[in-house]
Order: sequence, then structure tokens, then C-alpha cells
Amino acid sequence: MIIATWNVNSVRQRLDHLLAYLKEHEPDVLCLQELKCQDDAFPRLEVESAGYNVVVHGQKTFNGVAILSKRPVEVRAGLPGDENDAQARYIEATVPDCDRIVRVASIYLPNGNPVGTEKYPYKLTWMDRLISHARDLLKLEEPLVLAGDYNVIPSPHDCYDPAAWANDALFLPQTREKFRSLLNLGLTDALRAVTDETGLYTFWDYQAGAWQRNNGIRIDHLLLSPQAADKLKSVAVDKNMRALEKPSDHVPVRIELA
DNA sequence: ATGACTTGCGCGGCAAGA
Repeated sequence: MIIATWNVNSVRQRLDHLLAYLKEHEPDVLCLQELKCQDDAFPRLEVESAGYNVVVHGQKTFNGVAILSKRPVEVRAGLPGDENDAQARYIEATVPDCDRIVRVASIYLPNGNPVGTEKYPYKLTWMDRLISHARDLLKLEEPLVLAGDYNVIPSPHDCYDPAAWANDALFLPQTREKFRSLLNLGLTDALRAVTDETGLYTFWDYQAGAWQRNNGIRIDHLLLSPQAADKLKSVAVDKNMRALEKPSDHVPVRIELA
């Protein structure tokens, strides 16, 4: 079973790349973030014609998450813990796979910059809510994949220039501590389960030739419950997607579960 | 270098991203 995650930075701008990606890799499940459109503007017909079921949690202009699946899914939208949170950053679904059910979430964790505004405490509070919800999900003892754009650089090995990120919301000690608290519930960072290699990035800024200089960061992650981690066969970062014309600034990360 | 791109909104430049 192949599960991938990709921050598309506008699904309508990226539709051609998205359809090509589905055709090339045939993921069973693809989690999308930063749709930047409302549900009725999602290119549903095109994606369904490619053989996928679609569940969307969108909003106007910003954010927006979706799960694409070859098999029909049962869905839950929104992260519990704050009914007044209007930002569309979480959607979760259960996906049938042979004789089991796999639970998958598509996550767009708040950026948090600029630090010193209300955006950073919103990020930390959102992370607390995610930790609380993940704790509940882990009690189910089922294969669980929490996939998405976490806007967290877990360690200095996950960025080209750690000094440049020292005071950034993606890399501050408090941000990384909360990410570790999430992992310490019993989740496995899929990529780090298979390699200690440095220089593996999932985002390169559009500005200042970041891609050409390989000035990247690793912020897109798939976190696995023990029942999913036991099935992990391989992890791939689809870096070639950043070299296309009109790319997203993020690339997909893809895992295979036995 | 409070910059550099890219996107949405909507038709003129902001806000937001990371």
C-alpha cells in the first residue's frame, strides 16, 4: 500500500502536476495540503476521472486539506479541541486495505511566523491539540499514518543552514520539543526509520535561488503508529517534482506499507 | 538587505507563506 503526502501550494495551479503524479506513482492514498480553495472549487471531476475518491476540507484563499484514495473512505474533517478554529488544516479518513483498515490524516500544521505575533502561540496550541488527538488515536492500536506539512524542522540535520533558522517558528526549541512530544507518544518518523542521511529536504523557497543552491528544509513528514511502522517497506522523497515548470515549493514524500 | 518568488483576490497592490 502506497501513501504519499504533498503540499501543492494551490491545487488549481498544480492540477497538471498532480494528475501526472497520480499516473506515475499510483498511490493508494495521497494527502494534499494548501489547496487554497473552497470545496466546490476543488478539481474533483479531473481527480475522480483519474480513478480517485476525494474528500476535501477547504476554505477560501488559504489552507485547505484533502485525501485522495483509490478505495472509498470514511471521513472526519477538522482537528478536535477548538470548535472556534475556522482554519482548514486537518482531515482524517479510514481506508480499507485488504483485510484491514488504515487510518490516514492529512495535516497542515500552522507556520507560526512571525514569532512574537499571535501566530506562534496559535501554532503551539494547535500542536497541543494534535498531540491530544494523536494520543486518542493511538489507543485504537491500528495502522495510523499522520501525514502532512508539519512546518517543523526536527533537527539541524534537516536543514541546509541551521543558523539561518535559529529564530524561526519552524525551528525554535519550543517547536521541536512539541514535535518530540508527539513522537514520544509512540509515533515513528517514517523517513528517519530508514535513513540517517542528511541533506534530505522537502521544501525549497521560491526566492533567492534556494532550489539551485539546495538551500532546503525537511518539514513534510509521515508519522506512523507501531502497527503502521511494523509494515514500513520504503520511503521516497520525490525531489524531481521541484525541478518541473511552475512547481510547488514542497515535494511529495511517499511510503510503502507491506 | 523588513529584499529576493508565488498565490489569491480581483484589477491595485496587499497578505501570507517558510
